[in-house]
Amino acid sequence: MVPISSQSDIAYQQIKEMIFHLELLPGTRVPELQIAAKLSISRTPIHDALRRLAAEGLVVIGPHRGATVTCFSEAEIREIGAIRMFQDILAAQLAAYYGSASDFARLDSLADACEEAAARGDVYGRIRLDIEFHMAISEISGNSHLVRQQYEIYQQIHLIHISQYKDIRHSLMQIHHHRPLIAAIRSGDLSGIRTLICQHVKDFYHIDPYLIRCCLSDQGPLPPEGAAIGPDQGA
Amino acid sequence: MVPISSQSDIAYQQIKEMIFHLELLPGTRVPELQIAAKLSISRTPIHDALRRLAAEGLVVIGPHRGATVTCFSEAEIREIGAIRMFQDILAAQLAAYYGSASDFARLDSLADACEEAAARGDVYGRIRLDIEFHMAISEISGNSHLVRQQYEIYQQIHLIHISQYKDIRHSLMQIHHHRPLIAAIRSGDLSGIRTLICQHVKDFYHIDPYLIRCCLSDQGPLPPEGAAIGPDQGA
DNA sequence: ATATATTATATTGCATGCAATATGTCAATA
DNA sequence: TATTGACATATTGCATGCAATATAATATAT
Repeated sequence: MVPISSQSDIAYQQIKEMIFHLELLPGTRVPELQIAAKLSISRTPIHDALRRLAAEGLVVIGPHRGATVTCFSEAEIREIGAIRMFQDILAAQLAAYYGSASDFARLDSLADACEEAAARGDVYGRIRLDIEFHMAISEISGNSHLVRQQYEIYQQIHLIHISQYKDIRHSLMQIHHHRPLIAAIRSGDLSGIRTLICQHVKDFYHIDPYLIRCCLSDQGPLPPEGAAIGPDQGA
Repeated sequence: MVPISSQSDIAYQQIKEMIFHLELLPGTRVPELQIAAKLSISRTPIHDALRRLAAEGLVVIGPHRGATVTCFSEAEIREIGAIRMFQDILAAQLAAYYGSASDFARLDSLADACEEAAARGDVYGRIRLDIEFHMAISEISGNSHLVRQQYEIYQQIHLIHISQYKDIRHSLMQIHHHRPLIAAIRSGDLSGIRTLICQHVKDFYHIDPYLIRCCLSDQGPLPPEGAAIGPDQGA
């Protein structure tokens, strides 16, 4: 009675594993025939799996050029960070509303596991558990479409993190924000949630200070006068 | 030098047109062979096109069951509405920051076109132009990943709107909010942007009042005391 | 008459072959 | 030497055939 996986599903999982295990580095081509040989199946299910990975942003496909593992630019990382910040805030605020005591307990245990991985120097584990922690918040929100969107963007974030895990940037992952965030969610502290999430992501993704103000500032229009605001005259 | 479209791309466009023209109603099956015959091509590119449409949420695919046009439930519509609201706010606030005078002029002309369509009773045109208006804001934001996400969700919204266009719900589309929203974006009025977008979407999607407070309220924690807040004790 | 088991049909999942296109190599020329 | 051209190779796009599965219709038994 186990739901049997199709060849295409298996290929999808396998290729994703290769990407996340850095066996396929960003920028590497992923020829259908080569993967097909490695998995001992035909090209067709590989073809489907690659299109699916492309829809999720993990590979890029060009006409007659095939798939290459996505290589995110600095600009793209900033873009993804901005989206992630807003999504996380939505998810956490919904979780504060709909979450039960056992839901929050699960967050606690995930934060435990994440800190343990960090303590034992397990970089990959820390990355994976940090994502699991945030996905758990998303699931508590009860919004299934939000879960899907967050799953997608967190896969991209996963790829970004592991491919720079020996970079300085990697040290910017702030897992010590997890505990206060859980507390804010538990107590329904909306502005606390916003503040903590902004703090959590702003350094790694180089979030524009303007966007932080958008999330946190609650004082009317800015600037007080004048027409369009350019990115240049920002303080 | 025209970028030649593949059979798969053509099939993708054609099937999407059939869905948006209500030739394929929500809930109807979309057999590969049938579409293949209608377009005089083989099943393979149809297969690819349907998987792509599934990734965008316009059809649902089950194992060995094939594709059916997505039929959104009331709960899903609320979920999508909540996501849309937050995405729109992000897009508009970025547009306020990065937009030029000519960008805003384009918004004006799209608002014109939308009102004209409404005046002449062109329901389909009004739906399409309302979406074009919001996508234009997204494009002005300069965040290409946000544009992709909004494109996806607005396609789902398009399907939701046209399939209920003779419903009472349809009359809840508030295009008279366009002008003030442009003004708020022009002047960089952040809280005005939030207020107007909430007003714009809250009725149609039955957005929970709690989420409106999340977007607008700028007064600290709520409730002032106590642990988890349930959806029931909301006023 | 209802529920269950069986069979038949329709549809997809996968494999393979061929044609079309992109990419890299090498030679010829300015 | 750098650049352009032709050519060879690798890879995908599409078509088609077969096997596997779900869905619907039918028959059977209680």
